[in-house]
Order: sequence, then C-alpha cells, then structure tokens
Amino acid sequence: MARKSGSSAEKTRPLVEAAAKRLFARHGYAAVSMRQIAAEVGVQAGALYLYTPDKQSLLFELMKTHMEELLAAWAKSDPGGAADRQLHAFVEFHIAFNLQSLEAVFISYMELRNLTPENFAHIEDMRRAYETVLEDILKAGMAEGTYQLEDTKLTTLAIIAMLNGVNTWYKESGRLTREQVAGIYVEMVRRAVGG
Amino acid sequence: MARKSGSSAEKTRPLVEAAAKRLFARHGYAAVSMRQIAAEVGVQAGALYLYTPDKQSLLFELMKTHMEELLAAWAKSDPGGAADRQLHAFVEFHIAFNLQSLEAVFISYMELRNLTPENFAHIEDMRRAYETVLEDILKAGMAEGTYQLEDTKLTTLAIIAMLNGVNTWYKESGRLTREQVAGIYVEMVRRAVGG
DNA sequence: GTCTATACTAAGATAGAC
DNA sequence: GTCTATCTTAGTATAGAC
Repeated sequence: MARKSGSSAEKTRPLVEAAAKRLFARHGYAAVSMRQIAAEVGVQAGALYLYTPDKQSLLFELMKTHMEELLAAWAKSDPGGAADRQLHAFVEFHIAFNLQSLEAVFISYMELRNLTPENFAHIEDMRRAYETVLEDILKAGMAEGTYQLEDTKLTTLAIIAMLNGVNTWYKESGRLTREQVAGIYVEMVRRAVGG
Repeated sequence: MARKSGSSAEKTRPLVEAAAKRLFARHGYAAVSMRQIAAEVGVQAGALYLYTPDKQSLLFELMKTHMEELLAAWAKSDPGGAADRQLHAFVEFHIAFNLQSLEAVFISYMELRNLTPENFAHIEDMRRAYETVLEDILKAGMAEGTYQLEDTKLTTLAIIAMLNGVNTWYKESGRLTREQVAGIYVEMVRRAVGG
C-alpha cells in the first residue's frame, strides 16, 4: 500500500540533511548540537534519530554524497582529447562545481578529522581518486611533450590547493564573475605547467 | 623580593599554551575541553584560569602570537632588491616558516570562525597585511616589466593558497626534502607570474 | 512521525580549602 | 599555585505517550 500522502517523513529527511550541512559549514561539526539542527528543521532533537543513527553518520553521509557527486560530475564533463584541452576543462569544472557546492566543499576539507577512522579512510579514497584525475591529465601532457614538470604529484597538489582557494574569497557580488575568475586561473595553471 | 625559585608558574604557563596548541591543532578548538588541556599539563581544570581568563583567549593569543611572529620573521628575511629576487625569497620563506609552525598555521586557518567578532577582525587585519607583502612584490614586478599578470590580487591569493597546500601533505619522511619542495614551488610560481 | 520527558555525561567556569 | 568540590548549562541519545 502506498505511503500516506500526508506523511512528512520524505520532506523532513532532506530538511535534516540541509540543516546539518548549513550548520556544520557555518559553525563546524563539533560546535553544532543535535538540538540546533532539530531547531532549524522545526522538530525536537529526539526526532532526528528517525533519520540518522547518530551525529557522525550525518557528517559522513554528507561528505560521501558530495564526493560521489563530484566524481560523477567530472565523469560527465570530461571532454577527452589532448591533455591541454582536458586541463582547461578540469580547471573550469573544478571552480564551477566547488562554487556551486560551497558548503559541502568547505565541510569536506575542514571536518576530515572529525570522521571515525573507517569513515575517514573511505573519504580519503575518494579524494585520492579525484586527485588522480588531474595527475593523469598532467602525465598525459608530459607524454605528449606538451608539459614540462619536475614532479606530477606535487604539481597536482599545488594546482588543487590553488583552485580550492577560490572558495575562501569568491563573492557573487565581487568585481569578477565566475567565468572571469576561471579564465585567469586557467591561464595561471597553463603557465605553471609550462604549456 | 625575587620570585620563589621553586614556583612553577613560569613553567606552567608555557605548558598550558603548548598543550592548547597541540590539542586545538589535532582535534579542533570546539572539540577540546579545558579538562583535556589541564590533563595534558598535569593540573586540574580550575588551575588553567590562573593563566587565561577563558578558552577563547587561549585561542586568540595563540593566533595573534603566530601572526606577529610570521610578520616579524618576514621583515627580517626580506632581501629587498628586484621583484624576482623578493618573490624567490618569499616563496622559500613562506614554505620554511609554515613547515616549522605546522600546528599554529593549521589553527590559524581552521579556527577563524571560532573567534569572537572582535578577535576575528584583529587576526584578519594581520592576515591581510601578510597578503599585502606578496601583492606588493607582484606589483613591483609589474612596474619593472618583469611580470605580466591579469590581476595582482587574484594572483596573490592563488599563490598563497598553493603554498599553504604544502602543509597538508608534507612529511619529514617523504621522498622530497623541504629544499627540494621549495625549489619546485619557486619554479612553478615563477612560471605562473610569467617571469 | 513527532512529542515530552528524561537518563546520563560532560562542558566552562568559580569558590574556597590548603 | 593548585586542588577539590560544585554551580550551571548543555551535550547525545533513548523510552514511551500520542
């Protein structure tokens, strides 16, 4: 039999996840209480346990979902072809995706140490998979002779750190649009890899 | 009359600061309790209040001291001269200083949101002063005609983000020494600014 | 599915003995 | 200068009524 249509469980669940995301991003996982999350949703603290076994799972599911979406989105955006074409696409993709997922990205970088060891290992695997995407592009560029790099691993980490920085200062109301920012970064990255 | 030489206040104070730094860096400000800090020092929680009015001040003093040391250390290291010479020095200085102050740097980036608004404003001013050091070097390079940059502010933030990334992955036991890492970054930064 | 009530633990901070 | 004891508040999580 169909679920009672007046039931609000299917509405409440996403509200819980959204409130957790917003609050964790703003105040940090450790500083946010289940009571605060409940208050944001408009239910009592006890009711949250209908949707999550505990606070840790709320954090882990948030991060896991974000990383899965990131990897899936790149798989769809990857244009293939020459390394330089892929690098260009990667830089634009990374900036665009991160800016539209500000809170999840912020949490994924700040709250790693609040994951249990098993959950941490899982997220780390996904993060490494993403780094490998960029490193493979750089390696391809080396093989093509397009890029001259002293160290592809270091360059990968340097580029990702640089791109992530955008999230900490970009404002919709700032003097540059996302596209202008992305354009400047594409150019800086190209120069940095000697392309 | 001289302070009693058996008195341990002058020993305990730095122990409190060191314990707070270590614990805040490892677990995050919000997740660390005054009791944990006291346990690390080997005193009772109440005794901490002889050295700090509250937990917030412990965090703020830590960050303020770090930023002051950073700015003072650069003032001593600044070689002056042409932009390229200064940029080279800045990159090496930033990596070396950050790697020898791992915990304080980590805290200074992660715990900004746990500062009271007044304390936050103070730290932000100092952080901006440090960014201005780099931006002024880039502007000088532009004036000299050494660098070709689309945007000195963006480039400043991109370079600092890239350099800060080193702190998240560098291991003393890794395959590269600090000097090798710094060398690779100097080269990447040079290329990125079109020098 | 949500509420109230509550068990249990621990937080930051203070008072007063030693 | 440090300890013990304590105040007050708030945390996660559960039980059972509705």
